[in-house]
Amino acid sequence: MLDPIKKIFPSFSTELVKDVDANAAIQSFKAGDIIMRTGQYIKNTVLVISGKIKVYREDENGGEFFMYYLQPGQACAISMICATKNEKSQIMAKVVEDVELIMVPLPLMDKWMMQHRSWYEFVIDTYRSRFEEVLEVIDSIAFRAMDERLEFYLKRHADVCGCNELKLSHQEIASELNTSREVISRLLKKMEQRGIVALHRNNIELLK
Amino acid sequence: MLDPIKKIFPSFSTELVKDVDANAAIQSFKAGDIIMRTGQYIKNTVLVISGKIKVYREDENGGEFFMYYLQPGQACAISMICATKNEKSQIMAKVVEDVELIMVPLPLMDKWMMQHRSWYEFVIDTYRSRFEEVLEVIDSIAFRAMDERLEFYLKRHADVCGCNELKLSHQEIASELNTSREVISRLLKKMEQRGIVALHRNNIELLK
DNA sequence: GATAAACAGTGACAATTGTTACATTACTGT
DNA sequence: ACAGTAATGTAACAATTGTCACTGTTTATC
Repeated sequence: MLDPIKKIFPSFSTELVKDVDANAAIQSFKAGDIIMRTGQYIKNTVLVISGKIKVYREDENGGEFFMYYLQPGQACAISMICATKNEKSQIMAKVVEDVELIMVPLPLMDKWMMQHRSWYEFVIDTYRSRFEEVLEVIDSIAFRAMDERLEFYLKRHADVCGCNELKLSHQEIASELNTSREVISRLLKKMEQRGIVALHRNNIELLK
Repeated sequence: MLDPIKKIFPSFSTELVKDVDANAAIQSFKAGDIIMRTGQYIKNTVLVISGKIKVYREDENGGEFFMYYLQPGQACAISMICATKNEKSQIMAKVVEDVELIMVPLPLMDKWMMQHRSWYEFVIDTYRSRFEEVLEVIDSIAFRAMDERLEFYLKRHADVCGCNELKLSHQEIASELNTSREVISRLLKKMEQRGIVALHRNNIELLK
């Protein structure tokens, strides 16, 4: 287990990798699994070895607003933040591609901050990059209309999957932007007319 | 200077207070001053002794979207996050009530994390509470229409000023919610008819 | 192959929000 | 008291977004 950890988290020091290996459990989840629910107590800090996770903010009426992806080499900032205070999760996390996760027990998360400089830097960097990503999400909803938000959404998904073929239904997109399917269909049609996308069933092709 | 620091930041250990006193500069700003601009490099971690600061996210067209207040005893999470990486500010901060600030030079921010447990906990707690506040902001814009967003906005301001008399013009509110003055006037009128507020010039009275 | 279920297209209309234009009211300074 | 300015009120209309109703199309299942 040492080797893959070192490879996926290259900034970790040798001692930290050993500590991770000795103390952390590996857990696997299937696509569709929900690994964290809103209101649930967090017992571990989660590091992603492989696969993809989508992180959502939920409202009382079942709305699921997409915030960001977690990918290999990244960690769930919320699970770190809540760690020290033993707080409830403020978010929901859903597996979109089978994942392997490193579960670091909360007390260790804290202890390592003092012991391993590279863990400290990893945690701080995780905070920073998530905070910045969330600020960009605020931009998109605070300053932009739905057409631009949709483009932003599609681009982010393309970045993560590393391709131009997005396997998403209109309904799925609508839910994650908290609007209705018809609105998304309408806007996508306009984007198609502008030559930005090509529309297929369960498949949106980004043309530029 | 020791005494006020200890009083405003009660969680700080005695040694930390001494270190703060010995190394940090106190700086004052007047209402209206902008103490941090988007894109500016951050050279200090900012702690608030007295006064009030509003933190905004800006867009290219001059929009200023209000995110949260900074009050005495609090610190700017962005200035901590950017500290370690010497990054540019992602936000704009404006003084709304004359402030006194403790400016902690960036290298110390980092050094103290290892030296002072109470500093470490303060920093982590600052991250946590700001992250949570930002998530609530996302809720309000992602899930709610302008009428509810306005109520949320007014409540937050009432909480901070500790009174029911909000000295805000409609134009000011409109800018901070990124909408137009007319929309705010319209919605406030409706709220007045529902008996939630009483409207005066430059003064909105919350009735419940 | 028939049938159901999921997905997508679209027109019509409602509700909300944005914009324009102008009137009215309240404060400011002289 | 008066002019000038900032703040607010409001009507009319445009644009965007939300909702409803219904159609067709593809996919999965039996």
